Amino acid sequence: MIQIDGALQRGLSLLTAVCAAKTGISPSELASRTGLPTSSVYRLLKQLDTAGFVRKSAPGCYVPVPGFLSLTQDIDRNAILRDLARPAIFRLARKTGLTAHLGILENGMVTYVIRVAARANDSASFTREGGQLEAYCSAVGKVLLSNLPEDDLNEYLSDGEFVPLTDNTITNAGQLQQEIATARTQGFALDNFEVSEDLFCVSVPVGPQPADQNCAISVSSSRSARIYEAPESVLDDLRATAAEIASRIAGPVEVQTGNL
Amino acid sequence: MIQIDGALQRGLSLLTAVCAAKTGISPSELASRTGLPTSSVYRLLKQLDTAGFVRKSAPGCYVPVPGFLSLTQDIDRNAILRDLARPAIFRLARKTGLTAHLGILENGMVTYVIRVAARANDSASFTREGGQLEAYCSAVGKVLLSNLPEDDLNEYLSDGEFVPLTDNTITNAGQLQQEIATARTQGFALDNFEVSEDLFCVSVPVGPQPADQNCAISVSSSRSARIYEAPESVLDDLRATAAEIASRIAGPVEVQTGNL
DNA sequence: CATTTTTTCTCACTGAATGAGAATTCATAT
DNA sequence: ATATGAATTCTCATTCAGTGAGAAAAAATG
Repeated sequence: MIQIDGALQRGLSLLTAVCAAKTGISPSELASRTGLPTSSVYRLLKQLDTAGFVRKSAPGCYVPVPGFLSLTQDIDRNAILRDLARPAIFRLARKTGLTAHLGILENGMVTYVIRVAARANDSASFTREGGQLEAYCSAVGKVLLSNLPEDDLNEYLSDGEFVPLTDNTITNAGQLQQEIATARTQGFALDNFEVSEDLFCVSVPVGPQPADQNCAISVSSSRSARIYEAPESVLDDLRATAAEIASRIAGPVEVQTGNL
Repeated sequence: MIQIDGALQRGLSLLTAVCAAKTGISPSELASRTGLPTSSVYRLLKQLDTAGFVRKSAPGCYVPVPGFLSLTQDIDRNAILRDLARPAIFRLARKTGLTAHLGILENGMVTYVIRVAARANDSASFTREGGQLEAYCSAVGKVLLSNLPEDDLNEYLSDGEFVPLTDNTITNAGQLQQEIATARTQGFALDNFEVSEDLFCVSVPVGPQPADQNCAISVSSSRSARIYEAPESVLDDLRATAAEIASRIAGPVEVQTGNL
């Protein structure tokens, strides 16, 4: 029999709601958001208090405890992301026969958290795990940029210096903006030999909406593989993998806890 | 009747343990750390999984979910700290008749998260809420520095430029190091008119050990109040207040969950 | 002081939680 | 493949933790 509800679920639901309410929240508000009876909200809040997760900062105002926030602070998020997503990336690489990546944005650069080559002896390795690449010329980078809030993107576009690495590299901010807009619309981006004369790459975002973590995955290969002739052919595999990863890294959702 | 244990407490205890184990943790390890039966650990882990808090990254290796970590990321920790600690700081100011502060370290500078003046029309205000002061010459700063890991402190001492603000300002790195060591030993620090000719300040750390959050509180006043003649007189009040705040901001602790 | 909101308490009821151990699946090496 | 040990799920009878409506108290608020 499947457990649909219970003390733990309810408590976690409250914890989620308290964290989601950036500014502190009242029990009555919590009750209406979670669908729990007021009486239960108070009881559970008291438990979350003694456990050190939620505390009352003022009458009718509950906040997450600093010590709890610190607990989640010193965790290597990239390592977790890597461990959770690697199996899916591995399968993607094997299925497509290409090199698969998962990347995130770290101060304007793409960091490749995962890199799995289909063949072990992959000569042309422009990326390595933990390595970085400029965002403006990589497929993953364009997707990540396209997921950025408007302000952050504009800042990137205006502050950046776009050095050409190949003849194809987009070095014009306006053109880059267009490219990123396109990526957002169509849901994928290409690196059309913009990093190297011999590197073609297709990338899609993880999570249809800007996810809990802005990350993207890609497959890439050398010119000889001729992926560039039909980039769409890998999109299905990419998107399936992305969806799988998205569900693996998705956190708590604010939901109406069903009544018993 | 007081609730000593239960599904929620146990689940939170597991969540704490998983977060504390930076690198991922096995159910058996969790069982021994929390004192819960293996069977229960799995059951609770499954609930934490569906709730989006903890997930299996590999057999025998459970990690906090990125989406959960993100949830706690965009929270204004200073605002929470302010709201939780203000009442205590307020009482401190009123009891001592001095201006009371709570400060934290933010890239080498002290940020005053809370400032409460005993009298409303406090003319000499060298600090304001949200304002910053150099760490090396303020009492709060010295205490905060004394709570820093050895490496971070050394970095501060070697990288810093210690500009004199008064004749008393310590501008020599070695002397400052000594001053900070003393602060660590005796558990409090002074600003002996080092910021201004008319500002004396006594500070103690919040939390006996380096707490969940490195913060310190202080009382200060102008020269005319003559606190500088007996700084120890306010230590008891300071320490009581610090202890109160420490307990308010203390987060979850890894503990053996008592058997039923 | 009156009024409203927040918070705690009461209590009878019930099904959620429990944990030992069996059974099964899975990982890994042989 | 097959074996081996670990990880994980399942089963099940028992019982106590969880439940929520509403009363009541406490604490803000004006």
